[in-house]
Amino acid sequence: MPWEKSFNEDDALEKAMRVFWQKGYDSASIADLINGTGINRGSLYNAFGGKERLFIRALKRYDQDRKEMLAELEALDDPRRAIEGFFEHLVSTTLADEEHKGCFLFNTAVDISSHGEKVQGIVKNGVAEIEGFFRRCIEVGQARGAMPAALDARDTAKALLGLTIGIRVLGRGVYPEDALRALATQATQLVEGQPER
Amino acid sequence: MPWEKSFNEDDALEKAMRVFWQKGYDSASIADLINGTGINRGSLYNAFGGKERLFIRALKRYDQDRKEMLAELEALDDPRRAIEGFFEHLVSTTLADEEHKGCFLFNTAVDISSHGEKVQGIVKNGVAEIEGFFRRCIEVGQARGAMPAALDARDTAKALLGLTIGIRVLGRGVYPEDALRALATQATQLVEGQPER
DNA sequence: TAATGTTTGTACCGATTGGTTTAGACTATC
DNA sequence: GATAGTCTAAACCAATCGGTACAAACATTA
Repeated sequence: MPWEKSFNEDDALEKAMRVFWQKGYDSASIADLINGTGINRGSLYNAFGGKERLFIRALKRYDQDRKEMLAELEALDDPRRAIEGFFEHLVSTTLADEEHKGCFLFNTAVDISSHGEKVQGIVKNGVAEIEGFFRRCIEVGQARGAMPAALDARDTAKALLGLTIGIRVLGRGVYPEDALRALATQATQLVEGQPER
Repeated sequence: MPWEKSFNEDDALEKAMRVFWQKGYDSASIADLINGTGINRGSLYNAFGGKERLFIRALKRYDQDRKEMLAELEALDDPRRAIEGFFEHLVSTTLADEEHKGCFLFNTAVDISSHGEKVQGIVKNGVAEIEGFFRRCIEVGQARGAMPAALDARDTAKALLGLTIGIRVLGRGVYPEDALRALATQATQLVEGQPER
């Protein structure tokens, strides 16, 4: 048996993810994916089976990273720090990305009607889990007296989700840096007492 | 001189706007635009000169409607009612739209890097004007004592903009009705005193 | 060295893309 | 009725789309 291992499939998947992430499903052509991954046309079809299946795998991979990030933040066992950390990470990655790719999940959410059930399911589940992360943080924070008891955890979680989406969309290129930071600050202040001014 | 007037160009433009609005620039094919407008291929090119120019005209038209809506709300000369009216209108139109088109401006903002300067300019200006609308409402509301003086008008305006984007994106199909209403309520409560519970 | 199976490059497929052109049907003015 | 101008329908264009096929180049095991 020859060549017992293939090329670096995982690496190619991540590069393909970047292409879809930036261009979206329709605008990303096979040529883009070949250039982006560096692997050959035949290898790409042999390894991933086609454009749509590759897209789904790329989206799943992104969603997995998202899931792990939330788990790490929640493992801090400090709700205020978790939410602050979330928005710090959100803004810093948004600003550090010179390609202005935004969030793969939200980008796909905007085009969700042109996708099949599988993709729709991934997006809906991912969004719901982000909201759940916020809600649990708030509930725990309130139980420990670290957040205002007057907050409605479910509704405030939705507001934080909305602000997250806003930051990600505006981060695609319509907004200057300080404005994104201001938005993140507004989000964190929502769950903390207003600082005296 | 015969046939002194052409077909209903304005009507065709609005229908074309709907097609781009729902599908986006890339995913909308010429065939889609022909079906959507009901006019002939040749007429379309004769009247609008090509896909990209038609897109720009459609986006400008949408942006004009947006501008007029904000002007009407601001003419109420009642900042709280203006912001409430904005989010009421936002949620009701989002829910009433069976096609889940979202906001043409924000949809385009997500794909902004694939567009030329003209389109980018329209989007950036539109977003900035929405933010300006919120900021002026808050400033006037504070001056009249109708809104908490502790609010930072500029930052709160950004937060409202972010929530607006969140509602529009989630309204594309990933979110149930009551959640959108809850988001709008959160937005209006941001600029009003928290109701006792 | 021979055999095995992967990768690569390229040619090719039918379908569709955005866009142009042409011929004819139509309406209004002259 | 002749004419001028606008609409419709279709054919047509080169380019690109996603996807397949295939022969040559390759590294590894036997």
